[in-house]
Amino acid sequence: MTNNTKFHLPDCGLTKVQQILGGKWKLLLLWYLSEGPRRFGEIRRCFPETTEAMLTKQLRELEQDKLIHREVFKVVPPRVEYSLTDLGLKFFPIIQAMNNWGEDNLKD
Amino acid sequence: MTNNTKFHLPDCGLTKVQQILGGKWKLLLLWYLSEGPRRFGEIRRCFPETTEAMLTKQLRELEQDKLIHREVFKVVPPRVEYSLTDLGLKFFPIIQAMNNWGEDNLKD
DNA sequence: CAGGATCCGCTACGATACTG
DNA sequence: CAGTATCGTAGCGGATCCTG
Repeated sequence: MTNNTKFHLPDCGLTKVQQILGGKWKLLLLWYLSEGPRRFGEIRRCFPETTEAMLTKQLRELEQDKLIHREVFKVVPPRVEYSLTDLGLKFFPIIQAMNNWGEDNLKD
Repeated sequence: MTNNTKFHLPDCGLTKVQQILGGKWKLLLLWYLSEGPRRFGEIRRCFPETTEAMLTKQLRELEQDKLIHREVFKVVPPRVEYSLTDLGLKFFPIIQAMNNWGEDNLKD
């Protein structure tokens, strides 16, 4: 038999990860934020290939899933900083591994 | 400055990984095949949540990207076995890490 | 048994304009 | 500066039927 069905269980760890990190910019955002807290404007300038609306949406979802922290400073002009949470930090090695694997093996 | 723009480069390792493994069932398929070669029918029975057409498509894409090997036996009835390539095997630890991270941290 | 061929809905993604 | 609001679109995922 060896009918180990853990692989496709709707609530298996891998499936949850896909749901949470499936967004087109999420892995890249986490990677970027691993360097330290960044303001929204900085993020925006670093990702010119997409729009503010898209970035806002994905950042908010990452915040909801507790991977990043959003801190609002009550000043004018407004200032908002995004940073990794402990949970986000714990995922960082995986991102690095994925990138390294890609760099090493997907040269074509 | 620290304007390290490696993060969003269209051809950075992480982006390539997303393109190749973005499909809904690809990570789960790689994980399943890490146990050893499997026939199409076995795969199908283990993934009842999706359709044959979908599985075929994703398996063929994984084959094109050299992550899995597809072996056809010239017999009747037809017999096709899928297995991980060396490249696919090299990615397996990352899948395990992702699943472990999900199991440990996404309990809610 | 292991697929190929169609058709089709949904939603992720994106462009643009406006605001506190 | 850091967003919202609205609308349009492509393509992924899925259902269904057909074949060597």
